[in-house]
Amino acid sequence: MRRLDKTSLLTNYRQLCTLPAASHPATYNILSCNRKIAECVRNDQTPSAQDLFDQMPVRDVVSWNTMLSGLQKAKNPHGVNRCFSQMTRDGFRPNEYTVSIVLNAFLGTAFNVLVSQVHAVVVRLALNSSVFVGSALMKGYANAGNRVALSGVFDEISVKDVSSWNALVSSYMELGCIHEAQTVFDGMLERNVVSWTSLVNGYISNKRVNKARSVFDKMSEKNVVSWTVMISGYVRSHKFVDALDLFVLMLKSGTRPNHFTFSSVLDACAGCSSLILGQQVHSSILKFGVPEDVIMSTSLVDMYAKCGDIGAALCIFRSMPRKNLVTWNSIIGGYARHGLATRALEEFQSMTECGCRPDEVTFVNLLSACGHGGMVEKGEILFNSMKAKFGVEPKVEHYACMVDLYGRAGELEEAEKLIQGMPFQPDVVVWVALLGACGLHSSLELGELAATEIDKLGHAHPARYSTLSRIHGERGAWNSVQEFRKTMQQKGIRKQNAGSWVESPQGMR
DNA sequence: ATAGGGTTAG
Repeated sequence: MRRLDKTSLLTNYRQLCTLPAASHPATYNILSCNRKIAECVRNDQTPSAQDLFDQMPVRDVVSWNTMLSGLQKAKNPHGVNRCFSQMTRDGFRPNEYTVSIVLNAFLGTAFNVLVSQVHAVVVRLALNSSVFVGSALMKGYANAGNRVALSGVFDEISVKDVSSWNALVSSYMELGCIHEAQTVFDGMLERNVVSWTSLVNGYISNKRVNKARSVFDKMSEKNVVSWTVMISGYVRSHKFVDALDLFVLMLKSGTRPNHFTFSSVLDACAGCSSLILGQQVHSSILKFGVPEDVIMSTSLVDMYAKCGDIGAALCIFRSMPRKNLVTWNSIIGGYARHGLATRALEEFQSMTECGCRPDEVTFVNLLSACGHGGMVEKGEILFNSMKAKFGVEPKVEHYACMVDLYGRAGELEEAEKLIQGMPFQPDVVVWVALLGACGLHSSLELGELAATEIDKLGHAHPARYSTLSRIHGERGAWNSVQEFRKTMQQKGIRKQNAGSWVESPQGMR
C-alpha cells in the first residue's frame, strides 16, 4: 500500500483547490464554453479562443469546428491541419462544417495538395452530397488545376443551389475554361448578382476586360462587389482612366464604395500619377467614413508616393495603427523613387526594429535607392546581407539592381563581373541596366555586347536602340545613328513614354 | 455555439 506523507497530502490538497471547475465533466457546460470561443473568434482573438479550447476537459464537434474556424480566420493553415488531425485522433467524426472549414483554410496554400485526401475522408463519411462541402471541394480542385475532379464533385452534389452553380462558373474561369464557364452560366435556371459577378470576374482574370465590361453592362442589379470587380479589372489591365470613369458612374448610381473599391481606385490614381484625383479620392474616403484598413491605407501611402507627395505618404504611413510588410515596402519604395536613399535606409532600420521581416521587394527598393544615391558600398553590404542575415535569396532583379548600381557609378567591369558570376541566366532587365550604364559612360564595346544579348533574348526593347544610338552619336559615328533610327522606324519602336507628375501623361481628360 | 459562391495594396 502506498504511503502518504504530510507533504504529498498537502500537494494533493493544493491541487484540489487550484483545479478549475472545468475538471468536473459532469457539471461542465460545453455549450457556454463553445459560445465563448465563438465570441473570441468573431473578435479576431484566436489565441484566447485557443486558450479556452485547450482548457476544455470535454469537447464536442462544435468546439472543434469553432476552433478550426478561428484558425482559418487567422490564416493559419498549419494550425488547422494540426487541429484537424488531433480531432480525428481523438475519435471525433468530422461533419460538413469541419470539412468546409478545413478545405477553405487550405485553399491557396501549400496544404491544398491535401484536397484529394480530404475528399477521400468526405466520401468515407458520406458528406459528398452537401452543398457546402461540394463548393469547398470544387474550389480546392480548381486551385489544384484538376478539372476532371472538379466536375465530378459538382455532379455528386445531390441538391444543387445557386451557390454551387456559381462555384462551378468561377472554378471553370479559374482554370481558364472560359467557354465552359459561359455555357454553365447560360444553362443556369436561377442567377443572382454573384453569378453575374463571377462571370465578369472570370473574364477579367482571363484578360478579357472588354468582354467583362459588356457582361457588366448587361447586369440588371449591381452591388459594391460587382462595381469593384469591374473597376479593379480596369486597373489590372492598366486602363486607369476607364477605372476612374467607372468609379464616377458607381457614385452616381448611389452605390456606396468600400475599402476594396477605394484600394483599386487609389491604384488608378497612382497609375496616372494624378495627385489631384488622389486627393479627391482621399477626401471621399473620409467623407464616406470608411473604417481604417491596412490595405486601403497602404494604397493611400503608395498613391501619395507615386504622385510625388512623399510628405503626405509619410503622414498616412505614420498614422497607421497597423503596418505590414507591404506597407513598409510602399514607403521605402516611395523614398527610393524620390531619390531619398538615406530616408529609405532609415525606414528599413525601423522596419527591422519593429520585427517586420523584409522580403525580395524590400531589397529591390533598397538596392535601387542605393543606385540612385550612388551608395555603392552600402548597396554591396545590403546585397550580401540578404541571404546571410535575412534569409532572402537574391533573384535576377536584385542582380539587375546591382548591375545598375555599379554601372551608374562607372564601375562597368564590376557590373560585367557580376553578370558573369550570376547563378542564373541574365534577363533583359540586367542587360538593359548594363546598356544604360554604357550609355552613361560612353562604353561602346560593352554596350554592343549588351545590345546583342538583348537581341538574342528576342526583345525589341526601345532602350536597346535609343541608348546605343546615343553612344554612337557621342562617338561621332553618325552613319550608325541613322541606321539605328531607321531600324527603329522599321520595327515601329518609339521611345518609351516618360511619366511625369507635372504633365500627368495618362491623367485627367 | 460552427460552414459555402463574386472584390483590395508593395
